[in-house]
Amino acid sequence: MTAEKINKRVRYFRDEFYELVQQIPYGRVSTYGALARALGDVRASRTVGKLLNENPRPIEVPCHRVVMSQGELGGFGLGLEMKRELLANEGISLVNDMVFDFHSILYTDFESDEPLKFLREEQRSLARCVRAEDDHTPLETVGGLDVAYHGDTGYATLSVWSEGKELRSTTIRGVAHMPYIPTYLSFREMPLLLELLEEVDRMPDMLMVDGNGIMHPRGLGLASHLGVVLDIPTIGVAKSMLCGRLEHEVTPHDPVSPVTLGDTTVGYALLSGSRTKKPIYISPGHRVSPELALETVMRYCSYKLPEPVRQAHITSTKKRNEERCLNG
DNA sequence: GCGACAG
DNA sequence: ATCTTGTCGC
Repeated sequence: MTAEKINKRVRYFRDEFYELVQQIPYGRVSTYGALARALGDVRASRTVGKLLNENPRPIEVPCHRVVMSQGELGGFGLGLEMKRELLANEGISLVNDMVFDFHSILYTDFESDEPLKFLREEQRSLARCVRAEDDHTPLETVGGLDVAYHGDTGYATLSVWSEGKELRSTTIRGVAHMPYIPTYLSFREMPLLLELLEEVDRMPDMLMVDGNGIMHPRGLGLASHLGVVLDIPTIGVAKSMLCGRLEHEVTPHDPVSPVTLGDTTVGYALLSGSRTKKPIYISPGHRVSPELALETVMRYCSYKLPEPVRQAHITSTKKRNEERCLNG
């Protein structure tokens, strides 16, 4: 049910984006960053490039009018020579592949309700419901979650573990409507994960999610979002650091360091696995303390990632590859 | 110029 | 995460 609620908010994100691109007037240019700001967050600039690359209606949606922040040409799916030609046809000249008189033809005055702004507000609001404290429910079973993609078709897997062994796993296939944008991951993956969890008859006592918990600029990474929406204990396990400060470097001799955001400890970096160079980043999702989150992950760490997450990753990737093979 | 940007 | 049309801050 919540899956539909989130999808309703994000289903038309792409269409809204292409409408923004259509606002760029003939004979003018805009930039990836300006479009990202019109979406509501400059962090989306790389996603803007990706969406333009997937532009289903070139010319009609004039993605050739989008260039880089300093007036450099940028990329083009149909070949850069085509982009140069389309710009020349509109009287836009290039010198050394830089837009001539860039600042006087730059268009940034988009009319937009900035959809990412609303999603941020949603995150701030839900973040107030997060409890990063121990819940004292017994942790007999722990589930790991991960999603593998083929384009926007996602294969989401839950792998359930107890006493060091996998008990069962479930995988579903679905479509992600929202593109990936840093700090907005949950709006892409939550609907798939919620559909997956509706399929299972016994919910594990704890879920480990591939992504962050409260170690997030607005305190609501994927693990926290999922934990709050379902009101279940969750832990975030990320492979790189989205935000926060390492208290100290981690080494094989000193493999654990707190990660702080402002003056609070939001989680830990852990160097696990025998030849691992980069740590993983563990934070409470919901109904667990940073310390118990760390302890629980460590208990399941044979390699770099805790087994439930590692196995979910292996299984979802395998399913994706099997189906990709069948389709050609 | 290099590295950071959850997946 | 794939498969490749970025931006910002140091």
